[in-house]
Amino acid sequence: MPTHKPFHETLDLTVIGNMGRVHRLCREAVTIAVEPLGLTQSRWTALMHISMRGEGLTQLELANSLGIEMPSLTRTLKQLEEQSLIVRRVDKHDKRSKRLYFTEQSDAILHSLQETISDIKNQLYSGLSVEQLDAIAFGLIKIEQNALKCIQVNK
Amino acid sequence: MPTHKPFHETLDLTVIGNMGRVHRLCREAVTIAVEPLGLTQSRWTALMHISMRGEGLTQLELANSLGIEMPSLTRTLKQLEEQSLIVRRVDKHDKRSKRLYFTEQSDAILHSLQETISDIKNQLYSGLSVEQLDAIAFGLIKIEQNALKCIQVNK
DNA sequence: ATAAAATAGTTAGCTTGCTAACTATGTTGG
DNA sequence: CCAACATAGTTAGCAAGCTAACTATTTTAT
Repeated sequence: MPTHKPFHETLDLTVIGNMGRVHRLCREAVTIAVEPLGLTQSRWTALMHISMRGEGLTQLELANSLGIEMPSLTRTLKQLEEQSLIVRRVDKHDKRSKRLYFTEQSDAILHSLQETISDIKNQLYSGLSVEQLDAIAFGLIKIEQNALKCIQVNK
Repeated sequence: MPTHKPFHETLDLTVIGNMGRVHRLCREAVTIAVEPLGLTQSRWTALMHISMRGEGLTQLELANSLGIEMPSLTRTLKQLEEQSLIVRRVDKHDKRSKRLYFTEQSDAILHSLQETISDIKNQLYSGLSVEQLDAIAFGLIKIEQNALKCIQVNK
């Protein structure tokens, strides 16, 4: 059991250390379970978001949905396209945009992926009530807003 | 304002996406503020942990404190040593271990670093009560434990 | 109408996490 | 006593985030 001081008593930004470590561990938990499908963390996350948001969204829309920058996404989509799990098609009306679609191969993988992730999610959240999970979500979003403000001010 | 669905209603592992994004933003907020000191995120974090835990700890102890693996730490310590902000000295009784110490140069930086970080911490946590912060900390630690269990079982 | 600015995507290269495989030192059991 | 195992640290190379600088379109403003 990790030691725990309340945040307000610690000298350093413990929340950052906690988040980083917990994030790495959660990612690892899913990635281990998903490895048989030949997917890394960035790839399964992208697939899930395309599925949630619906096929045909643009790369920029996906990047925003994932909360990452375009160049990070470009690399992942290239890998997914090489695996024939997605295709990128130039938009008819705006030739700068590319829209994302699933392929025949992706259907089986997507189904298996959703089941596995649902299972891992239950394991990761076990012992926490809906209220507790929402408290975390609320807190993280508040900290995110503060961070954005802080970055804008100091940049 | 980022959109927010309660975790239990989302298809994917939203908590992971949230944590990753919030973690990156918090790190960025500190790193921008700390840049004048010539420190990156991994370097200032390591300095703060050495300071908290006390000079003379071993690399392994520091790695555990930071929650990262030894090879990740080795690189950061090499950079800090090149900046003359720490020295690594082989332990007298166990020549495999190296113990970490500050230098003359590090004193001024450490002081400035602590002030800056304390300031940023207040900005990041503003609008959140002690109870809310502790609820996040508790939740993250619970999720961390679940993730560790999950990794052990499936590995 | 077209020159300038904005937008979508890519490429190159940095940071900082990781694992695997290595060296060197310490510990232990036959 | 020493061979086998364990531990601390390093090196090499991968994963996935980032920014800066680029191309190719689209929009805007004179």
